[in-house]
Amino acid sequence: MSTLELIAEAEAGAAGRALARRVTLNAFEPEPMVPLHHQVTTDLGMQLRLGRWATGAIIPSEQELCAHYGVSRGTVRRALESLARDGIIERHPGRGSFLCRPKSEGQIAGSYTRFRIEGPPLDAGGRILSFSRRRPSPEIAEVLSLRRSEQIFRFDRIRLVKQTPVALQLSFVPERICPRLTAKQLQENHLIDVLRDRFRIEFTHADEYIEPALADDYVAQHLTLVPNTPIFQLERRTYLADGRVGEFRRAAMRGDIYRYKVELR
Amino acid sequence: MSTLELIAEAEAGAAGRALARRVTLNAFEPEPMVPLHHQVTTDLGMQLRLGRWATGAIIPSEQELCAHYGVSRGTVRRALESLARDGIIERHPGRGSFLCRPKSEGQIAGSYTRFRIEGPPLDAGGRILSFSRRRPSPEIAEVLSLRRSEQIFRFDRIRLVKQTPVALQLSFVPERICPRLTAKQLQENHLIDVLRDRFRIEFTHADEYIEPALADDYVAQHLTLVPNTPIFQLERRTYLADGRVGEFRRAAMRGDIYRYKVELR
DNA sequence: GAGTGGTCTAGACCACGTT
DNA sequence: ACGTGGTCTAGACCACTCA
Repeated sequence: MSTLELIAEAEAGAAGRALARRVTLNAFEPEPMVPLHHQVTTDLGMQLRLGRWATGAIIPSEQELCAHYGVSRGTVRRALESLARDGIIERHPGRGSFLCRPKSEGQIAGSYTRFRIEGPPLDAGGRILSFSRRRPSPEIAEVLSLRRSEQIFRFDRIRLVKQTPVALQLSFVPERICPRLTAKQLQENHLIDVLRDRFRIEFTHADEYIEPALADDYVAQHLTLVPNTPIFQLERRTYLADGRVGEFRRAAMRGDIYRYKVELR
Repeated sequence: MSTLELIAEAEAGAAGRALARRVTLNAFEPEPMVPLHHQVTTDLGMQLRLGRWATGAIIPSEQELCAHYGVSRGTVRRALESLARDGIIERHPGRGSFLCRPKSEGQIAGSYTRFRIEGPPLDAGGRILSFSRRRPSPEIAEVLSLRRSEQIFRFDRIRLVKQTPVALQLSFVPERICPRLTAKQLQENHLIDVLRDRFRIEFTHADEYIEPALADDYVAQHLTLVPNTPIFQLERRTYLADGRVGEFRRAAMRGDIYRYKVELR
């Protein structure tokens, strides 16, 4: 009696033939002390994952779920939104909600992927190896959208974790956005903080490329590695509100301490 | 008149002294045809990002925002939830909502991080170097949540892009989920497709770790590289609906052809 | 035209933290 | 005691899809 029987049909696809399929959701008993929308999310999520529904199958409508769970539409919608964010279902106005097709190799179709670096957080600032104001090379001028007559700051920093060197960064920053930048400021703060607090400049987003590489003698020496140790080589462009690049950075990061984790959902 | 003046104070921190700060939200004119909650999200988000509020400052309460934007609490809450998901604000029951300190490096103040691998897509299947049914090592048994008496399939595959070898994969799969798996099936299809189409088994999500490494002789030979070339070393666990690991995979991927791109938003 | 999901409102009760 | 955010409800209108 607390179970819901309904007809679920395979999504009307290219062929347009609907394979009717009778589906049963198991009974639901709410627990006290835990939010209803959360209970609905986990209960429905588990039933969808464990059930034998065809991928692409249509799931019960919001109204039917309200009746089955005995909750209001707002609560059901919160649960469905959560499942949609997690890539369990897709929702289509006017049609219904559908079980997602499972992800295919490597590229997870339209679903949620998280990416994070695992390892100790970098200390602010770092040891400055070099700091200069100069004219940009043609390559750097292009990346920073500068005329070659405009000056840039170029600096080398060793980033530390509790005195241990873990990364070596070479940065290029237009002088325009931080006219009196000094090495001392960079010794003690993240560039992002210096620009915000001293120069009222804020970065909006960044793109970073990651490749494997070998530590050459210069990098190995400063990161206290033996030469030819595998490292991450990073290239980052950090953007300002106007769309121009505010910092171009090349970095070498120890691969024995840091690793990237990708969550494919 | 359509502006809201209020007192925002620095979050009562360790010291406990609250630095009063008068803050003004600019006027707001709703546009037709675009959802209100979205307008509130972007308007408030921009003002918080561009405003001169101290990080950790308390932002107007839900009620005040309702009055300022002339919308209901549900609409304001949708906007605030979105900003919280994006890491712009933090919410604390009984206290209020607070501007987040900007992400220290690595994560730009904002939210959305997308990642993708750049390079040609892998062909389905690949050249099978070895395929065997055997008892798992203790390490593999643990990863796959198996008793050591349960059998697994272990296979080595070279993944190709138009006949060019680009990755070498070593996979471990419980026999339980695909009792009669054959090397031939893997030669022509993605594992994920074989499991779905032949065995009605579906993966739900995966975690992958990425590290830099050197190609040893075995890897270099099969990827047609000189030994000690830098490569990506990948370790992936792909999960089934019951939460157990359905495939454990170690792989070496050419670093000269592929690179990862991370978008920090 | 009936049903779907998307949006929005107004009101209510609660646990919590601060005063 | 008061204000905060967290939860939940009931009802409404809309654009859209499909039969």
